Amino acid sequence: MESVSEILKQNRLSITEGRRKILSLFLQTDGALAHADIEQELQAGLDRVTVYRTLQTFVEKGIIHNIPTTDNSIIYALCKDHCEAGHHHDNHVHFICDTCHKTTCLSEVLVPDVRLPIGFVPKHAEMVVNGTCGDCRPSA
Amino acid sequence: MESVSEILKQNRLSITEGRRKILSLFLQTDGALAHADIEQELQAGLDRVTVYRTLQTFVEKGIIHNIPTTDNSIIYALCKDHCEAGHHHDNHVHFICDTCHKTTCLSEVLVPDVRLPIGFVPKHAEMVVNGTCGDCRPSA
DNA sequence: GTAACTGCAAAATATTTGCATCCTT
DNA sequence: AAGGATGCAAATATTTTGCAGTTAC
Repeated sequence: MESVSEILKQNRLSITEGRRKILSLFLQTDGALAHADIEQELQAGLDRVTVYRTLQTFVEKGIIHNIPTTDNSIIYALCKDHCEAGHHHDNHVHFICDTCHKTTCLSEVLVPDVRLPIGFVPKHAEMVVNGTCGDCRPSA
Repeated sequence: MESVSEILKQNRLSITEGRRKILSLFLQTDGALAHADIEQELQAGLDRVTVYRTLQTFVEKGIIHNIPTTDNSIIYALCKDHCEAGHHHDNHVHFICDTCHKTTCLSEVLVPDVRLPIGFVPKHAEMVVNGTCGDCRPSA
């Protein structure tokens, strides 16, 4: 696993406290984070605006990507694979637990190809499954 | 195709001007609509709040459903199939054109099943594909 | 007539922008 | 030292809530 500083360096971003804190949080978290989660965790004090800008920067660099949701929320997850700026290779399925509301990147489960009607040219596909995760279903 | 009034009646909703206008718009539109689209189209004048409340009601009744997006927008589409309140049977893929930004319900393309890791119990899956639609690619 | 729907006003949230200051390289 | 990043203030935008007046049945 790469260190926070290395990841920032690789993306030609200056190493600042805010970026280190936020990126560490993503590395520690095995799932997705919403803006609100990040603010809450880092209550130590990072300006709300800085969080917005940092997340935006990370998305642009391809360090994190956002996961589609049905409500109006935006959630972000670390790109496990090597994403280049603007070219995410994170074609895996995401799972959102209806009980604990945690989002998990199912890195091993790739988004299947689908056959589209004539005329539609696909470029990228996202798939989100919700249901119950292992932690919320001890009887499994 | 069912009439606006019939759909409302079937869902035990009183038939009001606002609901008729908004539902008509969905029936006319072969794609998805965002709150902003609706307000714009109905500039005739429906209060912004009424639009919010009407969309919420329609979603609860299963008349429309919302489509997951990667940005923070919420877009709604008519449930073509017979959705009962809370039980949507709309397991089809949605396509968002990167050029014209229109969203199309690919009613014929069902969301494929995926095999999840042990412990995860799926309940519902959504799939969104983006790329270029037929209208934006005359050469196709 | 009654219950439900709507519009208006306003509150609560969420997001963006400008600018001066501070930090990284 | 120079460019970029941050914090603060404030402007925008979005969504929710309360309530009184109106409409559908």
